[in-house]
Amino acid sequence: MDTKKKILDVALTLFSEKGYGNVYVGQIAEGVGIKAPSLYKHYKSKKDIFEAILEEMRNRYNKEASRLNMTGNDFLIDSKLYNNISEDELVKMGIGLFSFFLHDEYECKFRKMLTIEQFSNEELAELFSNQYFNEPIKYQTGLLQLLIMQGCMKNEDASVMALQFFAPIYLLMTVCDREPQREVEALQILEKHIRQFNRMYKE
Amino acid sequence: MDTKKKILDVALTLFSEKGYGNVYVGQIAEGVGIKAPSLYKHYKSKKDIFEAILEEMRNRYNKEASRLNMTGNDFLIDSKLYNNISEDELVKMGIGLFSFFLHDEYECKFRKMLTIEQFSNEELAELFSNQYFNEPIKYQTGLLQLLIMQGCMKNEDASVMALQFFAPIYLLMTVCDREPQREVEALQILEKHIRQFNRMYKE
DNA sequence: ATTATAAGCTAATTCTAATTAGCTGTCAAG
DNA sequence: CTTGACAGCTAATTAGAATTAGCTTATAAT
Repeated sequence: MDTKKKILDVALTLFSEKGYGNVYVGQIAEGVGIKAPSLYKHYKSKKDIFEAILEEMRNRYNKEASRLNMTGNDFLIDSKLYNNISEDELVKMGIGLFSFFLHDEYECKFRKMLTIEQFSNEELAELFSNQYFNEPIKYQTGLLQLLIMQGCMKNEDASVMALQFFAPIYLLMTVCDREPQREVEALQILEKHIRQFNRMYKE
Repeated sequence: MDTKKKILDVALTLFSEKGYGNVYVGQIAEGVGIKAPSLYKHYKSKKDIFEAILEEMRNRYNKEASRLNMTGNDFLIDSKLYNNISEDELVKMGIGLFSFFLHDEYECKFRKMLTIEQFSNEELAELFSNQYFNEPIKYQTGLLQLLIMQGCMKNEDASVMALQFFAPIYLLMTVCDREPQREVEALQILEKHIRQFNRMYKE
């Protein structure tokens, strides 16, 4: 209903499929159900629409970041809870992470758009790295450190473990992003990965 | 020199930086050192230039694939050589793979262009997956299987090991693709990853 | 009721980039 | 020599997409 919002939504969808340069304002308008010139009642240019999407990304990212930070602290505070995380719980966590990234509508479009535009914009490059490298690694490093301290896992470098846990999830996700029909295969591999990871690192 | 070739070269460079839709024929011409209309003496349209690049990619990929297949067979034939691969050799191999992917000029542009265009073209999507998932995993699975059979490594699922070995390399590479200044950091992490991988899996 | 504003439309207009026309100089084959 | 085709150029032309102008309608505040 809120046209202004819907424009961003449609534009993000299109940008995430074809990239900014291959999307025409007419297509955005069509998706919204209005004519191209009407867009200009809401945004002063195509670039302006793109900027508004970026702004929304920044906001969501900041919210997300602070939420995750809190969760991170919660982990540390409620550490007793994680005294002995079971393999099945680990599998669930990995698959949860994977499925969220892969299916959350906004997350997914956001990622594809970043994928396409990352080389033409330093800010986007940084946003991408934060969201799909720095933050997940930081978060999981903390979690694994905890498990190590509690004697559940071998005393190896937690940041490397985090990388070895996360990178396969990420790689499988990129495969599914471009070939969605491979999701079943990816999930099977993913489960084997996590069980093997656990087998190798558990104490 | 061969203008026709140079056009492809410049075009690939530009496409890999901005994507097809954001590159103008005038820019390609400028890079080549001629005026835009002269391009049409060599290719009948911008799309045609893109197609020629794809064709070149296909050719190189096929050559590469058959080369690797041979190498793969060589590995199996000369398996005695790998009786006890040292950790340092493994590190060298991983860093070699990483550095080749990251610095080989053609490989790098090729990958960035695929990255940008993957969602708008199924063929490119498949090419990408082959080159950065299917093939490396297949190749390394074979290698690890060998090491397992020879008793150098623990008897775990070789394809999962390959994933756990390769995915971090791939992830670090994507980080460097968008933030080249992080290469030193990436190499340090990479080395730690491989040494830890070896420590965990060696028999 | 009146009016101001918001949000849509059609029909220009402008801008930009791709492509075509048509000319020119070079150079190798005859 | 001279001829033809190749590869470049400048100057149009075309194509198509972004944006603006200006009109219309609905609605909400005065």
